[in-house]
Amino acid sequence: MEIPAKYDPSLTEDKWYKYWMDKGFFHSEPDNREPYTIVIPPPNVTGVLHMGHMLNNTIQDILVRRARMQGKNACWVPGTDHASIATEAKVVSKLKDEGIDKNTLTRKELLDHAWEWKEKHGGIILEQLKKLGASCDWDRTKFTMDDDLSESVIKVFVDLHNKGLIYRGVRMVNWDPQAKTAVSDEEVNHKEVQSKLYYVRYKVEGNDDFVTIATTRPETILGDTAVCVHPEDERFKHLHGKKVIVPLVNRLVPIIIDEYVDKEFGTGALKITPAHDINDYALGDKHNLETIDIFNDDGTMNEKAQLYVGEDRFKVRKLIVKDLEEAGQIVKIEDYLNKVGYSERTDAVIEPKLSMQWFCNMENLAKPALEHVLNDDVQFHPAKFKNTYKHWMENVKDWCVSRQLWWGHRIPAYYLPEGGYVVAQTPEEAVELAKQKTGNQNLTINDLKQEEDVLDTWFSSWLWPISVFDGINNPDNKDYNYYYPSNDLVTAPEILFFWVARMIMAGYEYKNEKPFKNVYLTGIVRDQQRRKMSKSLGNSPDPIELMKKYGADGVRVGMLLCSPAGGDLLFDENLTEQGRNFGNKIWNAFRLVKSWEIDETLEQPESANKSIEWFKHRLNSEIKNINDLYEKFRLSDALMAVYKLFWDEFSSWYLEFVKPAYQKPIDKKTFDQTLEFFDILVKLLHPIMPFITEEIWQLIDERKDGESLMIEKMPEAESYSEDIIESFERVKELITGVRNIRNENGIAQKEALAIKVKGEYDEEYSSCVVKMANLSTLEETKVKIDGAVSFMVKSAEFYIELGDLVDVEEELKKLNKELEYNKGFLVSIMKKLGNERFVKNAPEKVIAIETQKKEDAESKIKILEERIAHLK
RNA sequence: GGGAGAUUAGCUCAGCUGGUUCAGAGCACCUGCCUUACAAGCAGGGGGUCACUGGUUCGAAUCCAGUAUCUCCCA
Repeated sequence: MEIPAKYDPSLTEDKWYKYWMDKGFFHSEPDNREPYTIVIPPPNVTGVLHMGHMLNNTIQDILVRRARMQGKNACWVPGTDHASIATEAKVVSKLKDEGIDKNTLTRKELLDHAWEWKEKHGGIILEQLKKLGASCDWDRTKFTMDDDLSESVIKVFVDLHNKGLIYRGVRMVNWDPQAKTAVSDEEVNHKEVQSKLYYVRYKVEGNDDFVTIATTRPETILGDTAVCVHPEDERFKHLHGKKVIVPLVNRLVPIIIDEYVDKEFGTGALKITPAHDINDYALGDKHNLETIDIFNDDGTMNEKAQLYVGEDRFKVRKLIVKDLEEAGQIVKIEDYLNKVGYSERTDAVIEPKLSMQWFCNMENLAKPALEHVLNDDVQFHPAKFKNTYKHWMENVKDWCVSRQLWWGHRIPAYYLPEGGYVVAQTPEEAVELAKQKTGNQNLTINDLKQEEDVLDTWFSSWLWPISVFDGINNPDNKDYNYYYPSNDLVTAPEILFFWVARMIMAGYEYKNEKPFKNVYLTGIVRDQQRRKMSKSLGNSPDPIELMKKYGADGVRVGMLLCSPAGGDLLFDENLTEQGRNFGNKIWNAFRLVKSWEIDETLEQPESANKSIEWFKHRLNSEIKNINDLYEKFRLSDALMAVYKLFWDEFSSWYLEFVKPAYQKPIDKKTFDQTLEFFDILVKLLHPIMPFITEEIWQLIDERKDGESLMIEKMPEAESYSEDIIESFERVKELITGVRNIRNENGIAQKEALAIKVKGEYDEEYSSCVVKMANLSTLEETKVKIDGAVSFMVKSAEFYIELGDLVDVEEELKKLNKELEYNKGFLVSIMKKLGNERFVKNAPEKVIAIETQKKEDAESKIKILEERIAHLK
């Protein structure tokens, strides 16, 4: 069979993915085995696959595939979330392109468009994940607005309301006047802009004094309801208890005193506009100030402003400055650099706006969620995030769960004709409740008006680990009992609070059980300039293209290579290249083995026998190491361990040791054993590189239909001897020593060398050395050899007679260098051992080690000195 | 403003509860090789005052304090 020299992923990846799907290997049903569950962090229906998803899902797939091979019943539940804000923005903007204004649509019409959009685009990411090799149980794919999941969300809202944890309250939101919607904090981009700081004077009531304030937003003066000064500020002490007159509108407002004011900033006097600034709102609340909202939803002035009604806020800024100047109220105008929030969606300047919102009380929900993280029932990897989590949970703020949008779960609150509201699972129940509450038995559903707003998307995602198994609606079902709690959650640290913390809260509230055991926090994928990869920056490679170019396996390795848990991940295409190269290495190693011809009559050479023995031990020690690394979630290190095991130990050493001479056959024993090693190695590699390993595994032996590497058993570590591994390291050192001499003296590998050894030398692996270093002889000698180059391994001296080729000067230089090093080493040890306090205080073991080191160094020095003297 | 974390080779990072001359890995780099598995490769090699300053200790990359710089989170 002719195998190409370069591995071509395009020939294998789709083939094996289809095979796995057809055989139903990804699907899980509850049984007697130990379950292993992961729920996917549901990607946005608006999105396309980006590098963050690639990283995140590569890691999940590695964990799931490994668990499956360990014999667990592995279930990875995929799905998407409806992403209220992003999706509605997408749909509205698409409609706008088609000339349709959202405001002319009914709620139902908009939702129809949104569903249509979701059906068309919502599954893109999941489809793309298949290219990556994701072994999700696609039969279990969920969407946060599926009927059962929606029902769960509403049920939970009603339940929390009945427990008194849901309430209405005023809150300042980030208002986007262009989209006429509130956006979340995360969707506000703060940009530094060059603006102006206006110094405006307010007349003090009852005398001719003035107070000068500084503001970047003079148009909000119309909504001012106080001026605030610091209690310790000497400049204003005489004004305590006085009132000032707001310019142009001539409103009389108090001077309030609060330590919030920064004495150094501006003039030290701060105008207070509670309706239009979050800090002012807090002060207004504290000092019982009037709140005057002067803006319409589209950012124009309303009647409360009294002036400039109907004009846009930015136009008003210019107008009011002019009018203030004319009125002689402007003291000065300075250039000023400040940060202004812009809407990520429309790039409009965000207007802080007060509105009535729905809140969820967090205090009691947060308690168990904190406790079970602190006591490691839920473990974070890396653990450093515990600190941040603790700090956040101890200062948790109530959760604003409403959004001024239509796309999402509509809040099940129904307003009554005479004011007040009821909260109920269905309109029918709402009517019943309304009748009870009002005593009016004639009420019908038409008399009730359901809340227009929908719930925050997180209010459905916090139930995700429960709701994908229908645990809210049907808490005693088989799946929920079996799969919950899940094992590992893989997500980004940015949403530790928004999502992870809340899932933990929901878990303890509704099941009195954690939602997952481990939380693996990935890094953020950044480009070489440390910028976060994003579509808007255009600095993210297209993952699909990457996979085409380097293969899914190559990309998976590339992602993992640079991803220590929790650290940033500086992505570079050459990492995926490295991944592809690794695939090629595996491929060629296999090609080599497959090319061997077997001669059953051939005796197994001693060198092969010894190499096999060594590699068995080496392999088992590495399996143990890899297991440890996985257990500690050190995935990057686990990859590197298996990478080096395959490339260095197996390919560069083992295969070279057992490789038959050119066009010579190999003995059966060695061949079989080598294939067995290969079998173990591809199993170890499979979770990381599923495609190439399946391809090779299917070629190692005849496989029956329905067999697959992905459902094979992961090899377990057998016992091994550190001593054997260690003495083989000496063998490698010896071989490297010979190679160095070849390099230094330009002697080709083909030319066999005669070597003599003086001193302590173990002959156990001589056959390996002879083969690998291409030696004609390897003999002992009692005396030093003239006219030879030499090197040392531990305290043994090796001589290679090169006759005229030996450069005595060079040889002396080399020996002197080594001598110098050993002398320095000895000095440092003598210093330690000569220190009375060291000898007195250090543990015996440490002293024994040092003494041994001293003896070794001394004997080495002696040998070197003799050799130098001999050469001279 | 409050909090968390980081600073080790050109780059990205390991280095757990102080103890081998403890300074390590991968990539990049340099040298020599198209040696019939692999140039997407092979064999070698160079490279760091462990941010800085003190302290604790027989002994510090590791523990403590301060300084500087950076990152993130909350407001």
